[in-house]
Amino acid sequence: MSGGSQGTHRATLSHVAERAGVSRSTASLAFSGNGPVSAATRDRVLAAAAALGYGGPDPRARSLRQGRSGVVGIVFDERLLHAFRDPVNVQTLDGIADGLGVDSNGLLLLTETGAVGEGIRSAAVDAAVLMGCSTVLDDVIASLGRRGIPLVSIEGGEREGVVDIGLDNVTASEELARHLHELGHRRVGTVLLGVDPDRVSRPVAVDELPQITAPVTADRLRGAARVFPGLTAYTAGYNLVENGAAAAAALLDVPAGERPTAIMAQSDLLAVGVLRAAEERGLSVPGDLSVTGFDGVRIDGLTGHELTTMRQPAADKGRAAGEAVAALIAGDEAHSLQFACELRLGDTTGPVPA
Amino acid sequence: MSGGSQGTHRATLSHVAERAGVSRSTASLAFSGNGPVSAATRDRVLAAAAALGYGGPDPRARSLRQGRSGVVGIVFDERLLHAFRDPVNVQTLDGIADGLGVDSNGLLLLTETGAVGEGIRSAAVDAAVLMGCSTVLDDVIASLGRRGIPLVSIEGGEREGVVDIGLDNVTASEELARHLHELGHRRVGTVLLGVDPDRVSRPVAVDELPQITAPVTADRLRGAARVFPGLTAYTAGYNLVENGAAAAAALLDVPAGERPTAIMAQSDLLAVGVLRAAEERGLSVPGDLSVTGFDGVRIDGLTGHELTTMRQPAADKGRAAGEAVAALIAGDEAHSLQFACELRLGDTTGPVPA
DNA sequence: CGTTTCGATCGAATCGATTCGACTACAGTA
DNA sequence: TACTGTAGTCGAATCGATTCGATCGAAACG
Repeated sequence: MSGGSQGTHRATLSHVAERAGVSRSTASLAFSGNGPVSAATRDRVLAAAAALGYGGPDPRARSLRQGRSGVVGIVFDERLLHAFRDPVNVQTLDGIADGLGVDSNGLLLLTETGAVGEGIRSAAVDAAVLMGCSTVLDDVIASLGRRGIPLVSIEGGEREGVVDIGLDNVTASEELARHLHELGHRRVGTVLLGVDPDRVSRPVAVDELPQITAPVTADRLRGAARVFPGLTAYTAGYNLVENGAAAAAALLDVPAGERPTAIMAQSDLLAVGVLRAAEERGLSVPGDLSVTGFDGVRIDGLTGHELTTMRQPAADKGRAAGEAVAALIAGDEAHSLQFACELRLGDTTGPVPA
Repeated sequence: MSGGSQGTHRATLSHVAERAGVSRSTASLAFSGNGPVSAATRDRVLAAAAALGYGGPDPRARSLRQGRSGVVGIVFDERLLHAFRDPVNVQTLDGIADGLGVDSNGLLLLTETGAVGEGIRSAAVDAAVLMGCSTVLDDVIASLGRRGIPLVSIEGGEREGVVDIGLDNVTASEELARHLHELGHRRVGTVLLGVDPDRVSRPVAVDELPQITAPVTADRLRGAARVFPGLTAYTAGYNLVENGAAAAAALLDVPAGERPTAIMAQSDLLAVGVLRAAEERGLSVPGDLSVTGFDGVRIDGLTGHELTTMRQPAADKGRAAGEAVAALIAGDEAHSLQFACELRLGDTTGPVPA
C-alpha cells in the first residue's frame, strides 16, 4: 500500500455550485441547512457534489469565517506516555469529552514533544484545558489569553482569568493523616508527586513548601503537615510506580530507629511503588509499615492488598471542566470548583508497631 | 474565577501593520521570518504587536491560506476511557507523537463521543491515524479519502489507499500456541479481543473466523487455530481485565473433564483477568492452568506472576505510523509495515497437568 | 557615470467558505 | 386590483492571514 500525491486540484464549493447551476451561497445553504432551500435545489447540489467527489466544506475555511473550530486544546506538560499511565488523567480526559458534549469536534492533545512550544500558539482551538501545572504553562496562559481563548485548568490552583477545577486536597490529605495519627503513628514519611518542572527525585524539606510550584503536591503536603509537622518528604518526580518505589527506598533505607512507621503516597500509583519497596525489604504491610495512597483508582492487577486511600471523582472533575469550557465558548460564565474526596479504608493501614 | 466576554474586537495583523507604519505583507514577514526584513522594521512590528496585545497570526487564517493545519487526527472507535486503559494504545500514541516530530501542531483525538460522526468531517486535519478497526471507520475512510487526506491505520489490515502499520499477529500467536503444544497442552481455550463493533461478550466458533471484522482478533485466532484447530474461543468484547475475567469464567466453568488446561488471552490485560478468574476458582497457575497473554506491557502492580506473553514493539509501531504520516503529508510515499513480536517466557505456563 | 544587483518593502490576489441584505416571484388577503 | 408576507435565490462583503510579482533605493561594479 502506498499513498501521497493527492491528484490535481480538489473540488470546492464554487465548482459544485457552478455544476448545480446555483450560486455559491445557495450551495452553502444546501450543505449547512441554515436557510430555506427547496428540496429540488438541495438534491441538485448534493448530486453535483457527489459527481465531483466533493467531500464537504473545507473545515479551514469554515472555521476562519465562523471564528471557531470546535476544537478544544488539552495541554500537558509531559509526554503522553507519562500522562496517560496515570488512570486519573485518563478518567479526567474521558470526563472532559463527555462534558463537552456533541458540539465538540475533538480534543487536541498538545504536549511537550514539540507541540507546546510552537504548537499551542499555532493551533486553532476555541478553548484550552490545562492538565499540568508547571511554570512552562505560564507562557502558554499568557499567549492564549492574548488571543482571547478561554482557559480551564485541572488542579492548577487559582490564577487570574483561569477557571480551575480541583479537589479539596488539603483537607482530604489531612483526613488521611488524621487516620494514621489515630492509629498511633507519629514518625511518618510522604512520597510527593512532582514539585517542579524538573521532576527530579530528591528529599524535600517541609519548609520548602512555599517554593513548590505544583499546587496538588503543595496542598496534599500541607494537609499532611498539619497533622505531622515533622514528616519526612521525598519527591518521586514522575507519578509512576517505579518512582514511588525509588522514593520509598530512600525513606526506608535509614537506621532502624528513624524509619517511618507509615508512608503517605500522594497517589495510588506511587503507593503501589511503596508497597513494592516494602515487600522487597521484607517489611509486612500493615504490620511493619502502613501505607496510604491518593486517588482511589482501580489499578489493574494489584492483588493481595486493598489500598487505604482517598477516592477522588476524576470523571466528575473532567466533566465539570468540559462543561465549563462549553459555557465559556458559548460566552457564558463559568466558575472555579472544588470536588470533595472520600476516605476509603483498605488493609494497608494498621496500628503502629509496638 | 470567572471568564467569558472576550472584550471588543481583537487586534489583527492589519492593525499591527498600520500601527507600525508598514504594509500587511511586511508585518507578516516579520512574524514568520520567511523573507528579508530589516531588523529595525521587525522590531517596530513586534513592538506594535505588543502594544496592541496581538497574540500572533490567527491559526485559522493561516491554515486556510497555507492549506494545512499541522494537526493529525487520531480516530478511535470507542470511548477514550477504554482506549487509554490499554497501555498498548498509550505507548502507540506516544510513539506517534514522537514519529511526527516537531513540525506537528498536536494530535486531535476523535472519538465515538459525538466526534467521529460529525467531528471527523469538520475537523481540520492534515492526515489521520485510525486506531480502531470497526466498520464504522469505513465511512470515515471514504469521507476523508474524498477530501484527499492521507490515512494510516494501526492494525487495521490491508485496505485500498490506507497505509497499515501492524504486527505479524498470525505467526506470533502461532508461536505462543506451539509453546503450549510442546508443553503437552491439547485442550486449549482462548479469550478474544472484540470481534465486531458490538463488543458483546460471547462464545465464538472457530468457523466464524471469516466474519470477524477486527483484523487483530482474527489473525491472532488464526495463528492459534493452526496449532489447536479445535480450540474454544470466547470474546471479551472490551480489552479490560474484568472482561477477561468474565470470559475466562465462561471457559472454566464447565464439567471438569472438558476444562481447558491452558488459556491463551489475546492481550495481557485479558490475561490478568484470566489469572484472577483462575485464582477465584482455586486453580493454581501454572499447576492447574497455563495462561498466556499478548503485548508484553508492564502492568503496574501485577505481582506474584511473570506472564508468558509475546512482546510487541508498540512504541515502534506508533513511531512508524507517525513517520508514515509525516511522509504522506510531505507528499512522499509511505508503505505498510509489519513488526515482529518476541516470545517472552514467564512463569504462567508449564507442563500439562497429569 | 550608467548599469546591474540585491535587499527591503508594498499591492493585490488568493485560500474556501459563511452570511447579510436585497431582490424576485408567487400566494394569500382585503 | 393593489398590497403584504414569505420562501427561495443571489451578489457581495468578510473572515485574517500568506505569497507572488513589482517597485524602489542604494550599493557594487565595470
